[in-house]
Amino acid sequence: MAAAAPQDHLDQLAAAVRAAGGKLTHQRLEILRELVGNPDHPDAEAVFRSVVRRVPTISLDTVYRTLWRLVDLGVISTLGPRRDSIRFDPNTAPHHHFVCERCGSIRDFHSPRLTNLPLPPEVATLGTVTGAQVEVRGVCTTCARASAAPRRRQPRRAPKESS
Amino acid sequence: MAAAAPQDHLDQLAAAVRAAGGKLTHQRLEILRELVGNPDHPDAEAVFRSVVRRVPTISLDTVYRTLWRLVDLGVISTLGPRRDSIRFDPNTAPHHHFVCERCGSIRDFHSPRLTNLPLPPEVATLGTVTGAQVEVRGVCTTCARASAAPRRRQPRRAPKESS
DNA sequence: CTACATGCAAAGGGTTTGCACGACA
DNA sequence: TGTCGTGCAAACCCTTTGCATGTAG
Repeated sequence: MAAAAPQDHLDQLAAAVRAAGGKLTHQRLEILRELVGNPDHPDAEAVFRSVVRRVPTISLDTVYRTLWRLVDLGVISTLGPRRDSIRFDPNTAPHHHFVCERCGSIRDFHSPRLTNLPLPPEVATLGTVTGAQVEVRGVCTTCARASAAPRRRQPRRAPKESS
Repeated sequence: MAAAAPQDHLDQLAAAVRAAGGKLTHQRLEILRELVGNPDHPDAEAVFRSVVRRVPTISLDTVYRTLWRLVDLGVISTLGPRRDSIRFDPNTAPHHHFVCERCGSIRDFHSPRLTNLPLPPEVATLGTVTGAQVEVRGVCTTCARASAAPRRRQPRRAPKESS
């Protein structure tokens, strides 16, 4: 499984990078650490904002490059459930997503039953299936708790009302 | 159901626009027609490319504005399954998606069983569920048939290899 | 006739790329 | 030490917005 102990997962990612002939730089290590330690699925900028605290000299484009490198290596994958920005998922094992409609956070959850979902015959007419995953929408516990504080991401860009 | 006869669906969308006090312009009608008639889920540019043939004077930003207007009206919804560009879905009824990993096309399919999917208790700890949908990945029949012609969308921008 | 929608073009913002320096192996 | 990675900054592309004109109702 890929979602083992954080440290193991980190080691696994690091090993994959090295196995591919990549170098394990300080920056990459911190980016990997961020991916593993963040249960949400951050986008490039979110990773950057977090990592830059520990590595003040890192630049946004390094984060982009590293993230895509990891995707090419197949050790992480991408998600594109919400508008703007791609999000990265360090979990390559079959799993499903819970998407918060308020804050946009995305959490993984597992379920063998859902993973081996019986698909309707109608699907066979569309093409050959290689996999399936469930996307659950709702309101995360954090947002529910702070129900007083409304939406946080939703707006497409910025309402831009004053001038 | 929302996925009735194309003409009915078109009328339904048109009615929704008018009900919201919007005007049914030539451009909007053609955009709606395109959405209803296209089983795939086109992004703004795809809609534009198709509509501009019938309405040569239409501009891309009108397509964007109209699409978002429709989303705000709640008569269509958005998808963001693949990198770059948001895609629009004129089907607001609960349904699922088949995503082709080769060409990126997306098709709907229905299944009451999947729509009322029993979710694992683990999900309850993440938050309150408002809905769920299944995303099936695979290779569509068109791509499978033309299996000689390889990937068509995947590359993020352009491989950029020579120099 | 009036309010809303359209086109045009420029602004805006996120993402990617070229080049020279710096760091891992 | 050599190769790969990083930073910086400019380039790119998609998307959005302001304004004057055209058009549905």
